Formats: sequence, C-alpha cells, structure tokens
Amino acid sequence: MNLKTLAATLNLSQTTVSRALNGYSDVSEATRMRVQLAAKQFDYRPSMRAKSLATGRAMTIGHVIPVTSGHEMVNPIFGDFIAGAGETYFAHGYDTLLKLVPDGDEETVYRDLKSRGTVDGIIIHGPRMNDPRIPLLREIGLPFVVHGRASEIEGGYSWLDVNNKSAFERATRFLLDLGHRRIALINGLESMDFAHRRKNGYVQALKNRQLNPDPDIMRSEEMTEVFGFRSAREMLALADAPTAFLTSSMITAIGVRRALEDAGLKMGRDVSIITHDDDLSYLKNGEGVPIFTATRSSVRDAGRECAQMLLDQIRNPDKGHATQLFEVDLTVGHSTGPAHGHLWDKG
Amino acid sequence: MNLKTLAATLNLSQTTVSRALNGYSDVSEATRMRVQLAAKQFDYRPSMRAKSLATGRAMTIGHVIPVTSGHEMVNPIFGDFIAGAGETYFAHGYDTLLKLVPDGDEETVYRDLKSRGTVDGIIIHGPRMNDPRIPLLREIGLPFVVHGRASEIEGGYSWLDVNNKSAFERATRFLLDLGHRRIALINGLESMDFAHRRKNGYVQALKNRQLNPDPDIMRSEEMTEVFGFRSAREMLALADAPTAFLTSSMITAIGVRRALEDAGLKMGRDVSIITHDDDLSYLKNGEGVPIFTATRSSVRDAGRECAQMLLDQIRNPDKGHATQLFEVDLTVGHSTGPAHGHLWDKG
DNA sequence: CGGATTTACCAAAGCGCTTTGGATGATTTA
DNA sequence: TAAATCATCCAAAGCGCTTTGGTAAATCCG
Repeated sequence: MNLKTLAATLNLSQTTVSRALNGYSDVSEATRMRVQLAAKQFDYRPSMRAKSLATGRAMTIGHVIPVTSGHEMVNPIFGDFIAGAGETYFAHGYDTLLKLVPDGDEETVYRDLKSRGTVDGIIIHGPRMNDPRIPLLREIGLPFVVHGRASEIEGGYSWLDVNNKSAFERATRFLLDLGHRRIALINGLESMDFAHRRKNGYVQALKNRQLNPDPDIMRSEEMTEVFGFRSAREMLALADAPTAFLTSSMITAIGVRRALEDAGLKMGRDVSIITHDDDLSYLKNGEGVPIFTATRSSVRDAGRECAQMLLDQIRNPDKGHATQLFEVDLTVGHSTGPAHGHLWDKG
Repeated sequence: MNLKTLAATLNLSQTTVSRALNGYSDVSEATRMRVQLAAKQFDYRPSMRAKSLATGRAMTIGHVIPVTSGHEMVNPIFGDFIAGAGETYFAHGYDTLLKLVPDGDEETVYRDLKSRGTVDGIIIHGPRMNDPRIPLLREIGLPFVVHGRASEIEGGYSWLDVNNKSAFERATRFLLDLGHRRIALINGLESMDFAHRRKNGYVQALKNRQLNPDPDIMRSEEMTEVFGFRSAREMLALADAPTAFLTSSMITAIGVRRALEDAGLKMGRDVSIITHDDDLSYLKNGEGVPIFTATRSSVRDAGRECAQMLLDQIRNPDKGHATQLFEVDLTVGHSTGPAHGHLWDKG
C-alpha cells in the first residue's frame, strides 16, 4: 500500500493525503480523519526511501567507530552511550546508523556519509588530541557533536565532555589527603584526549603538593582488565611500590584489584584504588556503599545529551556551537583508606 | 555533483554513465574509463537515497535492541558482536541500522522496518523461549537470522548459536570430576533461551551422576557484576555452601570472585569457578594461563558469521534456512581445583 | 451585492537514481 | 550481398514521496 493507491481508494489526490497525514492546515478536519482512518486500516507506512529522497532529510544519525586493525576493540562504554542517545533519537523519530570503519578509510566514510545523504549528522567518538576529523567534518559541512573534546583544535565546534582534568585532580587530591604519596596512574591510551586531560589533572594535583610525577608508576594503554592487572603487578614489585592506584576505567580497576589479591594485599586497607566510573548498566559500582571510590559520570546521560545537542544543531544550523561540561561525582567506597607508608612497613 | 550533471559533462546519457559505473557490459571499456575518471575527478558519489528508491534495496541491516524500561541494560556482548558483523557488512557495502526500542513497541518497529524499506534484513538478539518475533518476522516477510535460538518454535528459521547445553554439561562434568558435589549455577535471565539451555546442560550433568539440582544454589538474573557478588555471598553463607560456581558471564564471575575474596576464600583452591567467556575484546580471560576456567566462544566470530548468513539469505531468498552451532572451547585456568569437601572441613 | 479572502482541494514537477525497450551503425554469417 | 548478430549508446518511464503553484467554491466585508 503506497500513497498513490491510498489516495485512489479515498478518491483524493496524493497531495491531499500526504498533507493530511503530515498535519498541514489546508485540509479539513473531516477529510483528515477520513485519511488517518484509512491509513490505519490499510496499514499504510510511507516509504522512508521516497520520503528521504523527496525531503532531503535522512532522519538518521551516524556513529562512526574506528576499528584499528590489530587491536580491534569496541569501547565497552559504547553500548551505554548509544542506549542513551537512542532514547533521544527514538523520541524524535531518528534512526541510528552504525559504521565500523577500518583505520584509514575514515575520510572516505565521512565524505560518503555526507554526499550519499545517508545521515543528517554525526557523533564523533573517542576524539584524539588535535583530531583531524573535526576540521574535516567542518569542511564537509556535516553537522556533528563530539563526545569528548579535542585539545589544540582552533575554532569552535559542539562538544560534550566530562571534566576529566578536574575529576582526576580531585581524585588525586583525595588520595593525597589520605596520606598517599606514591600514587600510580593507570590511564587510557595517551593519544586519546580524555587520557591526556586526566593525566594533566593528576600531575597538577601532585605538583600542587610539591610532588613530582614518576613515569615508573604511570601507564597508558587500552583500558582492558589485563592491562590493569599487569600494570599493578609490575608496579607492586617495585622497590617503592605505589600505595594507591588511580585508574581510568572500572574494567582496569578490576584488573588492579586482581593483582592486589594475587599479591595478598587487601584493597582499601593495604592499597587504595580510585577509578573513573562510567556508570555502565552491567557494571554498576556495587550496591549501597560502592566497591570502588570513584569519579562517576553516567555515559548514558552523556549519550542522551549529545544526541539532543546534535538534533538541535540540525534543526537550527546557524545557532552557533553548544558545549556541555559534566562534572563528576566523587563517591567514596571500600577501595580507599589511609596510607600506611610503604608496604613493607605495614603489619 | 549528481548523475545528471556528470552525464552532461561527459556528453553521455545518464543511462550510460550509470551502467558504466555499475559494471554493466554494454558499455565500451574506453568510455567506462572516461566515466570512472570523471567520477573520481568530480568526486561523484551516488545518492544512497535515490539508489535505494530505484533499486528497492536499502543496503542496510537492522539490529533491534529491546530496551526494557526499568532495567535498561545493553548487553555488554553487543559491542563485540556488532564489531564482528560490521566487518562482514563493510566488506559487502552494507550499513548497520541500530534500533533501541522500548518494550512493547517491538511489533510496530519490525513492521515499519519492512514497509518503510529502511532495511533489507534483521538480526535478532537475545531470543527468548518461544520468541514471538520469529513468527512475526516470518509473517512480515523480512529476512532475518537469530543470534541464538528459540526453543519451542515450530518451523524453520536461520540461526547461529553456541551449543549452550553441551557447554554447561561439560563444564559441570569437569567440576564433578574434580570432586565437587555442591555446584552453584549463576545463570542469565531464565526467560532467555540461552539461559534455559545452559540450565538444562547443568541439570543433565548432575542427573547423570545421580545428583539432584538444588534450587538454593541456582539463580537466574541479568548478568551483572553485582548479581554475581550478591548470589555468591548469600550462597557462601549457607550451611552447605557450594564448593564451585558455574556462571554465565565473565562479568558475573568477577562478582563471584569478589565475594570469595570478601569471604577470605581463595579462588581455585577453596572454591572453584567456571564461567562462560564470550571472548570480549576488553575483557580477555587473562594472558597465558586463563584467569578463569571457561567455556569460550567468540561472540565477535558469531557476529561475523551471522552477518554472512543474513547476506546470503538476502541474496538468495529461497535457499532454505541455514543454521550454525558453535561448540565451545573448554579452557582450564586458575579458577578451578579439586574439591576439599565442605569449606569448614578445609585447612 | 460584488469584490476580496479564505477554505479545501489538486495537477504536475521534482528528488537522483535504475532499468526497460529500443536505435544505430559495425561486424558476422550464410 | 542481404540478413542476422553484436556492440554501444540513449530516451523515457518509473521508484514513492513532497511541494509548488495553482483552481473552484464558500465566506467575508463594506
């Protein structure tokens, strides 16, 4: 059942049926009712393809996920982010297009997305420092919102970010206040902008107390459980082992915790952990008192907001750039406690 | 730049340009070259919208994720699955459409997907027992492949599944052979078909040894870390606590491990854990010797294969149904060891 | 009451592609 | 050498919708 036959059935023109269905005012209430009824009855659903061709709008938002061959990892936060964004999209009749793209093909993909008209806008994930995608998309003229930020980019663009620097500065200060002096940083990939900012916050907090960051207890890698484990195990074997760990994700923190157990250390008593917590649905930070002391910010909320910002921008293209900076909650859990000096001093 | 102007520029008809670009044989090699060159030069990219309207193919595969309000959880395996599927899609020029759909709206969404022509096929996630989506999609006439299976559905359909029953039967037998008699099952939601099959495998293995499954040490819920922790803590407090745990996901297993530590028990020595491992990229089961003894099957491979099956089916609609059953690897890690009888007997 | 609005409808021209059914000249075939 | 075949190309008709620029009848106004 298409517009044509529906119109024929009703003895009306396609124009009238179309306008009736789309809420235009130049059709009488009586016929609008008649049309709507018939549409329901014949289960008429306008073809997205035709609609999209005629209107020039795809009613679709693109999410491009770069897949680095070799370490092909889909960030575990992606599911929750997209769930949040999906809520917004659904409420506004938009669809989500997912593009997994091998590294290198990115530019082609973005240009395609624009000129083939597959999407009306894009959300950029995992921005790196000085991310080339931002000037590219600006040049292409495709609306976009960045989840995160990209340092060293000149000119404005829309973004939504967690205040990573402040978060890690606060977390570090919290540990310092507990008497810790050897605080390890288990960070995400350094090329990622968020990791860079977190490191800055950490370093800042140390410097504020006249402490020097020690490269031996600072690491940056893909945030897997294994990375957390390995880093912690190796650092705990150092002569001046850290008494506290600051990690960039719950998954990594779990790896650190495993290393502590293996070493026979009790988390929160012997060694402290603070982690950033994206509030993932399947990895809640415990019930009641949190497992980990954490800087928390819901990535699902971020998704919801990013989507909203993008839709606003699409609706209102010359409204200028919007930005949002989420502050984290610092929630105290079981994983932190006062420093006992060096490990070999304890007991 | 569109077909029309490109054709005009070349002094050719739209027909010829179109056919040249699409590899038809009724265009001379010379002009084909000329066309391709011009296309490159003017950066011509055919509009997906128009193409899709003209051909009737959307070149898009839909993934519908039901979002139950209340416990809105995106299954953590989804990211890896879609990464696998995405590889296949990318290789064949297909896109991925993601639909997050509130419970209840599902039927509308599937019918929409079909009649609005947004997608050419669908992959069904998280099938429940007797899942209504299967007859629905059959009726609608939209090609689909189920990731998993749905028990009690009559008639054929295409699916790809892990041999859940056999996996959990083997895992249980493995524990039984180590002398364990009190084996807890920490399963996924019972309404999920996979959970049902896993339970069957577990029960079967027990029965084969004349043991009766004990409801007190069997649980089914959304597979979060917290669920694993809570279940294990409560079960460890029982008079006849389990000496081994069988869990349905790494995340849950991590929760169980946490409960063990809290109870001062050593995993693998005091209490054993076997888990199913979906081989997620950010949650590898350790390096070298696995952390957990596990039944492993890569969900990324599953995604890749499911996508391939669906594309085959779309290309060749009357070829009948295809099915694939993945057998798991049972890999032995640090988390299992011989039973020491009851906990209070040990030491 | 006649002209100006308003109301309710519609024909037809796109949107940018594919595809059908030729047309034209060159090449084979008998 | 005439008929059949082949190699290239093209005009035009869709695909199913929206939107422009109307028209005709009903309503308003002074």
